[in-house]
Amino acid sequence: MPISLYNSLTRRNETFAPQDPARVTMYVCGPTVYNYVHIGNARGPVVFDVLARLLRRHYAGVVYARNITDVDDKINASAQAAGVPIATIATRYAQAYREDMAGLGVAPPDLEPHATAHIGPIVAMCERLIASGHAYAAEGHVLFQVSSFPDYGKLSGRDPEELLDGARVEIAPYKKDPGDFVLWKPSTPDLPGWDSPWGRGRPGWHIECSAMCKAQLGDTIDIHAGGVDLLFPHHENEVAQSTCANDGKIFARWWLHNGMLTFDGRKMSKSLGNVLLLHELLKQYPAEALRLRLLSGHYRQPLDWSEAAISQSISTLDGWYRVLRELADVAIEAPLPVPETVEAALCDDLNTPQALAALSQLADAARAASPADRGAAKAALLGGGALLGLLQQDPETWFKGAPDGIDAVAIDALLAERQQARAARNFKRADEIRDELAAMGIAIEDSAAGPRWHVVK
RNA sequence: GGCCAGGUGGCAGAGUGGUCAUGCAGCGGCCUGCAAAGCCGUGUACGCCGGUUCGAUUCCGACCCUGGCCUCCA
Repeated sequence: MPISLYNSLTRRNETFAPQDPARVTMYVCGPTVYNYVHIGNARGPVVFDVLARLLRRHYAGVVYARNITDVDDKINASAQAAGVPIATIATRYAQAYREDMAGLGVAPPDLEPHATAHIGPIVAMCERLIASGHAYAAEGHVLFQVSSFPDYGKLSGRDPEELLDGARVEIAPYKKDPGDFVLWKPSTPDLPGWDSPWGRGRPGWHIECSAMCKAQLGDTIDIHAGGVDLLFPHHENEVAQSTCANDGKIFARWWLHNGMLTFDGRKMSKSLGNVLLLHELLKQYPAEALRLRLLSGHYRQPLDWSEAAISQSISTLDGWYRVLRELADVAIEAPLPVPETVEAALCDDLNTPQALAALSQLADAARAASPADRGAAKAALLGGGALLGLLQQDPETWFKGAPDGIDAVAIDALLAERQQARAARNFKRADEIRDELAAMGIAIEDSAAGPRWHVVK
């Protein structure tokens, strides 16, 4: 089944065809590690995790790189405020990021290049751009000369002539043209820096991704992805740098951009202050419900975050895991099948809402399956879930895991007592026990296989 | 101001030129000691105004509204 993906570069859906099916290359802009990430920062990694799962199913070799930006002014500020080296800050939050992503069921990328480990390639790229007349050095800076790249603005659909109307550009005196952007900038002694032909300095943000892409994946990559807020200037600048530094070779063949997560009707962002930190949310809600919520809208659309929406996601997962719980004793065979309905939805520009609708159908089918069909139905539900990174935990963990202070032995004892009371038709006592459990946040369901309980989330 | 998305039933959220999204919630019934779960049934949805069409939520145009980007951002 061919994969169709919307390409920001051409502004339409195109059937995906990698340069080399044995080595499909994908790069996603990763975090700048100066603080914990918020849930909005997780949307891209989650949807592109689904893309990676889909690609791995279609192609023998997929190389997925997601960088860590570990040198940046914000990291410097954070390190100075804490009185520690930048590596301390970067290491701490990079590790927190990995843990947050793992919590959401995001598989680690194949490569996780760090900017500070690519200073050599960054300097080399700057030198190459200067040598070819696309960049110039001035007062310890190296700047990219936008006017040297006729296609500048093509990716983001902007006219370079009109770009300055927004007037948010810092017009530094050393720039030949206000639109020129920094590739390398000088560092003062109190800031991290590396020796370079232009003195001690540090890389600009955009060049890092270009250099890491080239070093890790090659001059032309198949897919470059990130948030739509990076389209301009970050990705536009990457295109300019990489194309000019690689003899005009196309940089990324597909550009994918995820829409923003909104909260209170506005983009969730640190500068607006309306953020919910992922590592806090992971303490409050089941991680899988957060993941489901992030996948319940199409990735290019805005998605609003709310308490009510998470509750819905929890209810949905309750229903699906209830089916799997009923089928807990049904054996399934090793390689999980991938249901065609789920795959078809994902192949259509990663239509995860459609895929989730298909998953609901599979859950219904599994619930209603005859004994002879149960194995296949369960395998299909799990297989569809696997492609989305959902439904992979033990149902008992879903229902009973979670908060501290849950004493399963005591709960089971109360349930046993309730069963005795019911058998003796002492319904008053039976209902008392149910109320007691409810007060503890435990709900009871009397199934054909006996009573079951779960933590009310 | 420029560029780009989008406005779908109580909520979330797909999609389509003409019987169906899907989920959550609600309502009625069955089941149950009673619940829960499950099952069955149930709702005049497509911002506004024109146009094209036998037929438009879907195509075209205008308008209103919302959001994103315009060199910090996933």
